[in-house]
Amino acid sequence: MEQKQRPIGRPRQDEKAKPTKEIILDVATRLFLEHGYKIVSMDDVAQACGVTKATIYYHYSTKADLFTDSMVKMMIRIRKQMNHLLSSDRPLKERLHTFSCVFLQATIDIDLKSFFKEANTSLSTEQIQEIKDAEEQMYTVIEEALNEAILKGEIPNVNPKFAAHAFVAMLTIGNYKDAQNHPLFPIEKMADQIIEFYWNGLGKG
Amino acid sequence: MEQKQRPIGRPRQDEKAKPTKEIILDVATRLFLEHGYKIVSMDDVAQACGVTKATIYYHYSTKADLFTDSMVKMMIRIRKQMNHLLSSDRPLKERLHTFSCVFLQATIDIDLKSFFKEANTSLSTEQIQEIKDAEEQMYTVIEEALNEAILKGEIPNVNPKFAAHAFVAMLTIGNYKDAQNHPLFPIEKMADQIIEFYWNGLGKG
Amino acid sequence: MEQKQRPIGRPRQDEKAKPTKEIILDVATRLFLEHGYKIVSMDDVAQACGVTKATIYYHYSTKADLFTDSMVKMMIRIRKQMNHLLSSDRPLKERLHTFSCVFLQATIDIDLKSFFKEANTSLSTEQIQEIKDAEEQMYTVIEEALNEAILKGEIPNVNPKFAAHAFVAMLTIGNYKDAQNHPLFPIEKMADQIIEFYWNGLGKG
Amino acid sequence: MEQKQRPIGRPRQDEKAKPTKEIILDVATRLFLEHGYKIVSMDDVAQACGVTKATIYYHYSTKADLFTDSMVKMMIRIRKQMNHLLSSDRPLKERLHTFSCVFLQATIDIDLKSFFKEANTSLSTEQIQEIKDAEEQMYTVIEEALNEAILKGEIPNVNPKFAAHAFVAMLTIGNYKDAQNHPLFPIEKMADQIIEFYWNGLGKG
DNA sequence: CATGAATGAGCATTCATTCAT
DNA sequence: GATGAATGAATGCTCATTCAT
Repeated sequence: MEQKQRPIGRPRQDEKAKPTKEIILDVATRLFLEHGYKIVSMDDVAQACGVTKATIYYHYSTKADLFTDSMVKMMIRIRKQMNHLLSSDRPLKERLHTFSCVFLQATIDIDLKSFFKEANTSLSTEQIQEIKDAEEQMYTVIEEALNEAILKGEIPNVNPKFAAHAFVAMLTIGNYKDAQNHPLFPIEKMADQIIEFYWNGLGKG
Repeated sequence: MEQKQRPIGRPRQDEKAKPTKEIILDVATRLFLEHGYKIVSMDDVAQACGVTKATIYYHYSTKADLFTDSMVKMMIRIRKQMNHLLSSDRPLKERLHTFSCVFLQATIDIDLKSFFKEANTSLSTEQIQEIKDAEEQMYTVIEEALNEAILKGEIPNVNPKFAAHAFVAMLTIGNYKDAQNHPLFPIEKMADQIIEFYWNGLGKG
Repeated sequence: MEQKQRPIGRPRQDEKAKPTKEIILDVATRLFLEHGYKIVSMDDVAQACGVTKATIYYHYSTKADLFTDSMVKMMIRIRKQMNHLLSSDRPLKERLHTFSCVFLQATIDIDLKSFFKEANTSLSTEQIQEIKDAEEQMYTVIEEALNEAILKGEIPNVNPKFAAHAFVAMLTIGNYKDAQNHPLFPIEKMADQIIEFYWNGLGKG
Repeated sequence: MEQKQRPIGRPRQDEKAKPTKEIILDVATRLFLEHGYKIVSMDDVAQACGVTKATIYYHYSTKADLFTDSMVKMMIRIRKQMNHLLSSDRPLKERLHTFSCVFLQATIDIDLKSFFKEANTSLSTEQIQEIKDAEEQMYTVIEEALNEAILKGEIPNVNPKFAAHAFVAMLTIGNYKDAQNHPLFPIEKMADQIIEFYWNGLGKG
């Protein structure tokens, strides 16, 4: 799959640089996740990208569009990673543990609930639908892993949809900081606790 | 010859009505919970209360103040209700079940995590602390019920702090709506599922 | 002029205290002089007085009224003090010197020019007139002292109105602070310099 | 193959017209001088410029910034004009006279004292400093003219800083309007009187 | 592709003023 | 005399969006 010669058409001036649109999406995703939809202004995104607001509007026609694309692409990325982490021959419990460790380390909030609060007033129904679909597909990946485990007899015959959500819900405990801003446990211990509790919850205690 | 410190000024015109300050707090709490801090404007609150913005500022000197008071007072209310619902002689599992039903019915989001994202940029550290403290105290109520149950031998010797958070995390599953905007289960079924899973999770499966 | 027995009518409850209206006027005068008309709010005045805004409105029907009364009463007070300081048998130069020292010490700004800038947009023509009249009368006192000195042959036959304004203008140099916030001279030296220059200016160098 | 750093964006539509930023500065300077800092609102400036408030904020990020820039630029302009008017071979007295006539005609208030009253509460210390520095430099120009005259033996050995301030103070008399809103003298006569008095004051009577 | 300039609508907050008690 | 509550109008400032270049 060679392609060392100059590709056809106008080449990128700066070979090393990511295309602007990607930069914008990455920066926006980070900012939205960190602060929320409303609080992040197009100016903030522009400044963080080192471009002008107008440039952002060249690539994304509204803030809602940029947000929707950010969220959807992120969900897709997470889904892919989930797929990767959950598909192996190891026992489910091990796979879930690995998955927990990875996600507790990433400060990313998989939980979109909080975003929908803001989004409902600002996004179009199509945009909300688009994000919800992406979210749903992400949950489906977990569901499938659970389904498979049920078939294999690894876990009892639970409702896989509920169990998928329960898993994600349990993961969010990892983000909690107490009044002194300390987490309940260090990450590794947290993953152990979560998986232990979850595994029990599935009825395999 | 008694001498009242200060004349009393304009008292309630309508003896029966709720004082304005209370109305404002109630309305604000509802709006903030429903939409989030940033999206709710003081104009929104004012209009929903049927008073002018200036009236709100007469009672609460900033939006951040109003928000903080809303959240803290709400947490206190929830804590009281928790105390009430969790303190009885019935077995813990039953009490948790009752509690779940009540909270799944109330659309209230006990989960403050989402608020802190916005709040961090808009509230003073004192205000954030105040809210976090109120949240912590709320969790403490659950912790105490769990502790008691451990002493009585009702449940195994789990970490009560973690278990308290796990319980609240599980409850949030109830708020989930899928891409077709349907909940996973009807409320009663949901409570059953949650309690069953949680009880298993505690190690009593 | 005895009056130790209780006077007739409702007596002051608190014998020692100044009547509220006077307190308000004094406090308002100080605040207006220090910060200017616009910047000082009725709330500021109220708080500094320890009463409510409504109380101020009980005594003064508008902010413009309060300001006008403040300025006029102040001009009257200054005029009286001027009269006192300028009327004696000592030579004019000495009297002016004493006067300078007194006014350079008081941080009060005799110069109303700055106030009229703001006032013009906020005060009624009658109110502006009232203040201007009070100011004029203050200048008249100096004029009379100069007139008398001319008649006595103490100073040459200058235009007394111009000379009065020149004197006040010279006094304002005393308020100047340089970029390091230092005055040009210490107060005593400043008075010497001003009087020396002024006396020369009158044509008696 | 030249590569311009950045594309140029929207350039001037109307080649002949003054750039918006200059218009804003000019209009703002006039309004601030006429009415004072507090009383002039950004809306006022915007309306007087025929643009929206947002446009002003595009060019100046705060009102305090606009004010500071207005004052500093004005002081610089005045200083330049002073330099021009005071630098010639004619005798100092003549130059001062010309200068007086010019400044009495311009209704501009060289005297910043009144502004600092308001400014102290509204501007940052850096901004106050910036304005004070510009003012100081303006006085320095007069000082230098006086210094030179002292060296040439045109005037006695006075303190040039004090004399510079005395000169500006005398000029402010020209702005005075009595209770009937009349100036003390017509402008030409006023200049004569001021210079005569000032020249005497310097000790050359 | 990207920009600088401009804008309308909105937002948190302030303030002089009113009024029933 | 004095007050607590309420308000309309403004004020400084932000922000998503547009547009000509």
